[in-house]
Parts: sequence; C-alpha cells; structure tokens
Amino acid sequence: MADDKRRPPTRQLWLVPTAGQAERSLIAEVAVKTPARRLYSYAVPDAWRAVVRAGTAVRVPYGRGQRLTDGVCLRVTTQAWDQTQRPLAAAQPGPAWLSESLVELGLWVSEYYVCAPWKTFAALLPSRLRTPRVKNVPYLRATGAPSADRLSTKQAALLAALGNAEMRRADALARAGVSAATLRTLCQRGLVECLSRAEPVPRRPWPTQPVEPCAADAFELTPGQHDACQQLLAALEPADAFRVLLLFGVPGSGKTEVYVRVMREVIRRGRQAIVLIPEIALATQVVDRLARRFERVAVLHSQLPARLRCETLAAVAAGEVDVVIGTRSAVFAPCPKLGLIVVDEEQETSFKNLAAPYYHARDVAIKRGQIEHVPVMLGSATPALETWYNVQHRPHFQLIRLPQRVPGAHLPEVQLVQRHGPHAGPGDDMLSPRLRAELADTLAAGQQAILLYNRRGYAAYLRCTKCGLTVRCERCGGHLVFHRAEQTLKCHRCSVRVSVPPRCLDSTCGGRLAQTGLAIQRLEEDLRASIPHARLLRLDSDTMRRREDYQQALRGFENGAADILLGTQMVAKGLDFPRVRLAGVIDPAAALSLPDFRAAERVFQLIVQVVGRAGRREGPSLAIVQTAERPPPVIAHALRMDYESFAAEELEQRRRLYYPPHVRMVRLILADPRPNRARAEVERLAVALRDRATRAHAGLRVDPPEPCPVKRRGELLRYQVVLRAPHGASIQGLFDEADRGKDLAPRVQRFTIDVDPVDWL
DNA sequence: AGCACGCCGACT
DNA sequence: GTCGGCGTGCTC
Repeated sequence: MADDKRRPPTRQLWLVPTAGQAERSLIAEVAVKTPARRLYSYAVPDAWRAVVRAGTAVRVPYGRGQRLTDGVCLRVTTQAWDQTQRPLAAAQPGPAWLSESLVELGLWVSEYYVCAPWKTFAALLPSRLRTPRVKNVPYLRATGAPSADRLSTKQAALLAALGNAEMRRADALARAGVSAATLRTLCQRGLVECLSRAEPVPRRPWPTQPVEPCAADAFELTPGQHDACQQLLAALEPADAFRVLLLFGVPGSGKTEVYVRVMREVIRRGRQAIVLIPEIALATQVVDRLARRFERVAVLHSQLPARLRCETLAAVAAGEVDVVIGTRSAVFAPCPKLGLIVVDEEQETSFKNLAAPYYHARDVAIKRGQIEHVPVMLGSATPALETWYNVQHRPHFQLIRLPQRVPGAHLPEVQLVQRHGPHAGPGDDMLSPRLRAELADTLAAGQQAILLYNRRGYAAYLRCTKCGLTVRCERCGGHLVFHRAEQTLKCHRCSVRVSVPPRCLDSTCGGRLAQTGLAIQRLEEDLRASIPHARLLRLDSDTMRRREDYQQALRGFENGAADILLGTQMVAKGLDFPRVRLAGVIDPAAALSLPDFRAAERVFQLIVQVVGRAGRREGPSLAIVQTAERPPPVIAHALRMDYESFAAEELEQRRRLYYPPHVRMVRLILADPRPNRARAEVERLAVALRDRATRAHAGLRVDPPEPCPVKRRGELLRYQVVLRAPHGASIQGLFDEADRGKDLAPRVQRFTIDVDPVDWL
C-alpha cells in the first residue's frame, strides 16, 4: 500500500522504423559521452543503415529527457531488438577510421587503464571526428491547403515536384526547374511551408600530402647494424609476426639507420610503419633524419592544428602515407595495413599520457602489435627496466644488441670528480677545480662544452633566517623557486609566478628571507663572471618559450655560435654536436632524494645521455661527472656506461622492495575541496581494498594511504593510495568488482586511477 | 557529466 | 506546511 510511491521502473518502449522486423534488427554498440565504464546499445533506424559502421560518430538519446549526446559507434551487430534499446538519432556519413583492430585496441586501453570507453576513444580520434557535424538545411512541404487563385505553370510544377513528402528546398527547386521567386508566392499564399531540418554535413574530401624529396641510402652499414637488420627482417617473415624486439645500442651506434632499413622493407611489402618518438625529440634531428628518407611521410605532433591533424589522419587512413612519425597518440594512427611499430628512446617518460586514459604509448604499441600481428621495435641505449625485465622473462621479447658505435664516433672517457661538501651558497664555487681546468682547455682549443645542471631557477627556495619558514606555492604547497633575472618566485609545478616578498610571510615574525640552495642561473652567473670571454648559451624552459626557440638555439650551438651550452636535462636529448669535447654533469645524484622509486634509473639515463652528446666525431673527448659527496652505486655504473650491471643491481633492489617491473602498480588519487573528505575517504578505501586483498586477490598489497607529493592542486586537497600486485589482471578484476559493489567508489570530487604510474606528483 | 529523486534543515 | 540544499543513483 505504501508502495505506490515506489513505482516499478518504467520500461519505456521505443518506436523504431524497423519495428516490424524486431527479430533481426541492426544494433549499434556505442561509446557514449559519459563516465560510465561500459558501452550502450542502440537500434539503428533504416534511414541510417547505410551510414552507421564501426567508427562512425553518432548522436544518441541518453539520460532521461530527449537530449542527444555524442557517441562513437564501435560495433554493429544483427540481433533481436529487446525494445528497451532506443533508436540512435543521427550519424556522420563519410569515412569511418576505426578498424576492427583499433576498436579492439581502444577497448583494451579502456579496460587496462580503467577508463570510460568514450574518454578512451576521445584520445584516439580527433574531436572533429567524434561529433557529427550538423547543419540546418531548409526543407519544403506542401501544406495541402486549397488554393484560392489559379496556379501558374511554375507554381504547379513546384507543387507537383513536392508531392506529399518533405523535400530539401534546393532539391525541390532544381527538380521543378523554378526559381526562389515562385516559391515565395506559394509560401505567401500558405500553400507551401518552409521547414528546417538538422542534417549531417558530409566532410570535405581530404587533400593528399605533399611529397617531399627523399634521400637515398647512402650509408654503409656497420657489421653490427647489418646483423641487427638481418634479425629484424627475419622477424617480419612469420605469418603471425608479433614480437617485441629491443634494439639495444649505446648512443651513436646508429639505431636510426637500422629503423630506416627495416621500414624500407616493410613499405616494399605494401605495409605502413609507425614511429613513436618522445615529445622532446620532435624538436631534434631524429625527425628530420627519418622523414628525409621516405617519400610518403606524415608527422603528427601535439601542436598540429585540429584541421590539419584530421587531414593528415585521413591521408593515413586512405593508405596514402607509408610512414607515420609522431608522439604518443600516433600509436593509434589508422594505418590500413600496419607492418611495423618503432618506439624510439622507449625509456622516455613522455610516452605516458598525462590525462585519462593514462596509457603508456610503448605498452599500447606492444598490445597493438599483438592484435595486428605486427612486430614492435623498441630502441634505446638505456632501456626502461620494465623492458629489460620483459626481454629476460617473456617469450615474445627478443634482445638485439648493437655493440659498436658507427665509424668515427668514439665514446668519451668518463671521469668522476668529487666536490666535497654541499653547495653552500653565494661565494662558493659550484665547479670543481678539475672541471674548471678542463673547461679552460676546451675553450683554448676552440672546442665546445656542454654542462648539465638539472635545476631551474637561481635559488631553490627562500627561507626566513629567523623562524626557518620557507616560501611556498599557494596552489600546490611546493617550494617557490627564486628567479633572479625576472625578480620573481616561480612554482615549477603549476607555473604560478609571484613577486618576491620583502620579509618573512609570518607577520608576527617578519624576519629576513635568505636565498637557499643553488640552481642553474647561479651557475650561469658564476661562469659569466669567471670566464668572461666564453660565449655561453643557457638552455632551460625559462629561456626557451617555444619549440622554435629551442630548435634555433640548438642549431646555433651546432654551428659554433656559442662555446658552452649550459642547460637542464633539455640539453641531454636528441642532438649530436660534432665539436663538443667536454661534457660536464653537475651533481646528478641530487635527484636520488626525490620520492620516486625510479630515481636511480633516471639518473643513470641522464648521465649516459649527456656523455653520449660528447665526442661524436672529431678526436678524443671527455665527460666529467661531478658529485658533492661519495658517489652512490648508480654513478659508478654510469661512469663505466655499464647498463647491464646497473640493471641487474637495480632489478634486484626493486625485487626486494616489491616494486615494478616485478609487480604491477596502480596509484589511486582522491581529491576534494572539503577539509577532511579526501583523507577520510582514502582511509576508508584502503580498508576496503585490504579487505578484498586478503580474501580474493593473492599478492595484492595496499600501501598505507598518504597525502600526494603535491598535497594541493588549487582548491583540491589530494591523497593517494598505491596498490601493487604480481599481475595486472588482479587489479583490473578489482575495479570490475568496484563497478558492482559500491565500496570502491570513494565519494570525492575527483577520483583518478593511474595504472602503471610514472609520475608521482 | 547531467539530471531526478529523496532526505534534511530553515523559512513563510 | 513548503522551499531548496546536497548526497546518491542512473542513464541502452
């Protein structure tokens, strides 16, 4: 009796044009623009039959009202229509770019990275392809009203052409062979009604790519390169060619040339290749060197305007492009007959997407290779430990060594210099006498030097001399870095800039603020003062605002416009400078104190990269690693450029500490503006997870919840809990349960799931 | 994400 | 009594 308030859910029946044949209807499975982690099914009305395919953008009724929502059709099946499925409202005619295998890949990304299908496919397709473009088209309809006056021949013709149906205005006029004037009189007399219908606009045909001249293979391969090519070409042979080949070679061993030769063969067989490159490499020689060697090349980068991006992708989908070079999202390039994926510098962290879906392009590439039966080639001098581990433990992974450098490229001699005591502050020489002496010799010989000091700004932070309070960012709570040239404090995380406060921020204290900790601008100042005749070029994200600045600066240095290139990690990547005799790395071990279990790996990579910058062609060269204290073990391995020993030791360390690649890791971030909400919810979540971990998921470990390293982001207070499990599957299973049970859905404003995180901010 | 429903407290 | 805040659940 009291129950009449609780009506049973109304199962509305939906009228579809195909109602007569409900037994065998076309049903579209659609990724709808919603956070729900599932697909929805819609009936395809007859009118859209010819248009709707996997990959078409559609508009569907979603939610209570009649409001239409964007969606992407992922599959079309013929099945019984269960009458709760509403008909879709519109679809975009034209080429659909999602092949069956790209749909499969997208659904895998969606599941593995625990992300709503729509969000995933949004990352896969440019926005212009996700929303059907709709235009209002004028229509006409005969009202059927009796006419008072006699009709002219033209008027009669128009009415005859219209008949009983609605017709596009332009079509009707053309068919009747009359002008708009005739129509106007008919309208005025109320015999014809003007309507407007929203219709999808067919997209313009895409222009093809301009063909660039391409250089021939003028190089003689080294024996190592030749061997590597043979092994790689052999991998192209089998029917199911999926395998992952790690091309492991020191900097300067000619990996690019090996890619080129293998890609040539792939193209010769009528297939396409994708080359993934790290973000930074776009500004470097790698792209040029690759692109110049092929005729039908498309370069995809993040700053490409939407329209151009669409055109490029369309050309790719049409098979007009043999080689796609691009950053992480290029892994989804719609190549019709993919033959090879290359991931250059596969250890680079910029392959990890920074927003949902938090995919790692290298791992997606491997999955795509598996789906499309295509080999994947990873190239690196310092492979990610995940990759190194896979090569040793997984059947589909294969190691290919590229042992020597190409002729004339010698690795520099690497030396360690200890500079005792921490960098104290002003007045203290940041460079050791040894490094100074080598710098002087290099300049005297008319050669160039690269110095890497991986810390932006002038002073790391400001501290009150009286109470010890440091000046922090209002948005994220991190230290603000003093930039002397601009006389501002900058937050390197949220790029907030504030003016320098004259006194301690605690008004009851009001003590004097002192610059503490050294950074690259101080080093620059020191160098300019102590070696005034040297031409110094500082390169960091403060001096380089745009990509072009960066490229121009590097080209300038290459042409001898400066003697010393001083920079942050920016200078370590991607460019060869033949005249560099000296490379100096200052205090690389400082990064080891970062809250990141990959810190040692990063330090190793950075040193090897910088060392690789020196001494590529002309004569002997030297690399100096300057550390403040006794060097930690990672430095010793880096000095010997001995990746394999480093990897063995580091892997063992990670095994003991239960870290990747021995386990899978997931980071859950809860953010909420209310003071205690995120903290309370993260505690609750951790308890719920631990409960499950003991019951169903063996090996799942739930770390104690904690504030994120960046405790705030604007209004949001952030907490995290990290999960580790021997297999990814047990973590995915957990979140499938979360969709059913409620206890894994925290009640916070923002809940982020980062699978295989690389970033700890 | 939006939108409706239901439960609470503050008000005419 | 009724209005409206917010927390919760659902969308083929």
